[in-house]
Amino acid sequence: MKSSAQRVERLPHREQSLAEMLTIGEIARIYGITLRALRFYEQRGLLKPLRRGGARFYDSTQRTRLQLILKGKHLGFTLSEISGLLDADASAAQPTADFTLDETMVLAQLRHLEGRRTELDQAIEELRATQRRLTGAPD
Amino acid sequence: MKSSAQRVERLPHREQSLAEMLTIGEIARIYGITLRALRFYEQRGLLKPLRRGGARFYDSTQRTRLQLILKGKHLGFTLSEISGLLDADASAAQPTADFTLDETMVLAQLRHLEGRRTELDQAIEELRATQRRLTGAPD
DNA sequence: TTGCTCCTCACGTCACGTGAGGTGGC
DNA sequence: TTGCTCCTCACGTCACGTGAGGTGGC
Repeated sequence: MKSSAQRVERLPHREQSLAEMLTIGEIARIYGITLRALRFYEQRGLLKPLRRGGARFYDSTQRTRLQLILKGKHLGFTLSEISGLLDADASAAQPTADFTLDETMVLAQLRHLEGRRTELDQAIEELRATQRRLTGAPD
Repeated sequence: MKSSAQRVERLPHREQSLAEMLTIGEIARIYGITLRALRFYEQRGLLKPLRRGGARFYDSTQRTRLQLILKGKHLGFTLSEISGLLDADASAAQPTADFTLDETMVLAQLRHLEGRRTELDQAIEELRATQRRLTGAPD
């Protein structure tokens, strides 16, 4: 039943050659983040790039993890929360580019962001009122 | 020309008696902030409560300043920006409970907050989409 | 004497920013 | 030799949180 014909493409993406990997500068440019941020994520244990002579090299696994980190940040999660999500994702059947979020977490985060949105809306409305006073009733 | 009849109510509110002032604990309870925050605002030069035997006492001038600080924070200004606003307000004809904001500042802050709101809305929409997938397609 | 409120250090947190000083390969 | 990219400390920033250890007046 198992043919050996598909051997080459078999493994997910282990053992990528250095040439296929990206340097920290390339990653930074591609994803629009700083070198410092990438090193900080590594220090926090969120990324584990390959090391060759001190320099860092990022394979597709690390790039996938980075995408998850950035998506998590966009969704308003802290790095600690993202760390947990990455662990769950890595221990899942197969690492995906999407998060392994259960409904409880989604709803909790939704409530959190909606609360912040309400505050923001209030502040914006007050500033607009101030602006109307400045424009409409110029002393 | 200068009658001495209105002498008593003349000064805005200098020289309040200690009994009329509030302790840091009372201020904290009234405004719903921590003792640490009040001390921090003082350290940053935003508040200057009276000192008697080490303890802090807040008169109505300090309370007005605190209200401005809290309003500024609500509007999304940093403490450095609020510091400048307080200085401008204090050097104005008469300190008010409202900010001395010119139109340029209001518009700049408005753009700033609206930008954050756009990001927040995006994140919220993505979370709602995730939630719909979890609820609608349970697999 | 016990409680309560107040005080001053001073380190911790969050997510990096920002030099300083040095290395490696084209 | 000059540039570019990379590296590791390590302190700074923002707005406080959080003990630790001590004082003062009812």
